[in-house]
Amino acid sequence: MNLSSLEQEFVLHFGEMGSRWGINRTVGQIYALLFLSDQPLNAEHIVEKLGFSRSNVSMGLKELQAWNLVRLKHLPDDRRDYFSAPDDLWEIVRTLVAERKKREIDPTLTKLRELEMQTPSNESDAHAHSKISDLRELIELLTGWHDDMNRLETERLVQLLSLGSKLQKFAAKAETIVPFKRAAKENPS
Amino acid sequence: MNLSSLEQEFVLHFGEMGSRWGINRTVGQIYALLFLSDQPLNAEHIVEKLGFSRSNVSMGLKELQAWNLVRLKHLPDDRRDYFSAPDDLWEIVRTLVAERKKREIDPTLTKLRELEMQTPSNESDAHAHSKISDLRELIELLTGWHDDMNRLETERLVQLLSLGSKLQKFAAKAETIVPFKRAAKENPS
DNA sequence: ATGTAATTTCAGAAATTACTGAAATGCAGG
DNA sequence: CCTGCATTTCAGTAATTTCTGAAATTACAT
Repeated sequence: MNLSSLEQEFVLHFGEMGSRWGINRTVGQIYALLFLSDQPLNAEHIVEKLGFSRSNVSMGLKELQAWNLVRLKHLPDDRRDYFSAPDDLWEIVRTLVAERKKREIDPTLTKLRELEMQTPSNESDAHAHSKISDLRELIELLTGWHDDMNRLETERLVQLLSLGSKLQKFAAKAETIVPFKRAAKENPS
Repeated sequence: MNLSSLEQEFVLHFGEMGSRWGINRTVGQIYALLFLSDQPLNAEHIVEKLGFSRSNVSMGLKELQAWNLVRLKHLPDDRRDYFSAPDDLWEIVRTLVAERKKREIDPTLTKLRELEMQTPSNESDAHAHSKISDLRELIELLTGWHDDMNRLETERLVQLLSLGSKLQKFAAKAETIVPFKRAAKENPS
């Protein structure tokens, strides 16, 4: 069975975008296909629909599994592997964010902490050291916030996001309820 | 003048990470160098410190300018171009997020809206159409939130992030003050 | 205008990444 | 232990991206 022009366009777009998202064209197209599909698909289905080699599809699926973006399923009396994308879009977003954090942020955080251990030797080194320290602090604030958000269930999270700019007003109110503690360096009280 | 081992390690790390961040090694290293540097640097400085060809540095700086990640400066009686990273870390983060959104999200949002215009022909096409519609909705929610956050000044934003999980409680309180309006499809009242 | 320094462009080389087909491995029934 | 299907691995090739040196362009001073 072949793809409709709607499906076709969607799949091709995700292939192109794939490279910007740190995955390759093949993987992008495979995921787009799984995302659209009502039923789980096996490797052979994907080969037919996208025209990639069997081995390429195998590698693509392996990568999607490494990203936790697909679920492996089995049908009765059929030992082939079937794959599907989660139905819950929020789960996909959470996974994407978590995995990108793991690949793009965490290694840097580790490295920054490691560099911060070193005592600066000369003058300009001290400057570098303090920049590194500031950067580490900021990243910790952001990732800490990410962890907090991850703990919220979808419903609540959507509420928060929908509130949008109104949060600004609550931030003001918040300070009256839970006193805001500044970073130590700015106000070491 | 040469790099200290601290600076060296930092720069090399950002070079390696560069590829995961959708920029290349050269660009990553150049940015790391500018980030650490107290003074603005010109292209020749960068060539000396990093050992890339002059033309490669030129291209790297061009790309950083395209990302809005560097500021071009001039010194009196010196017609060479000097570059520096913003001092405000938050500005850097904002820029990164905004640029990534522009490159990674906006084109997809456009494409999804375009695909949504097409009226689904057959049965399975209708399913694809509705998935695409859901995805577009979610992305709009997220980007709308991003726009809201962008309007907050740094101080306030840090407050919000620092509150972290406490936001959950405010979300509950929020609903009593500003009634939460659900997405139309879920509650078409 | 001419000369000089700074920057950019660009075609090809080098390096990296993606893809394929063939061979190897795994695995469930006989 | 074999047999047949499904998946994975891998070495070689193709495609893409990055990087360089040389040439072109730009900007400014004389």
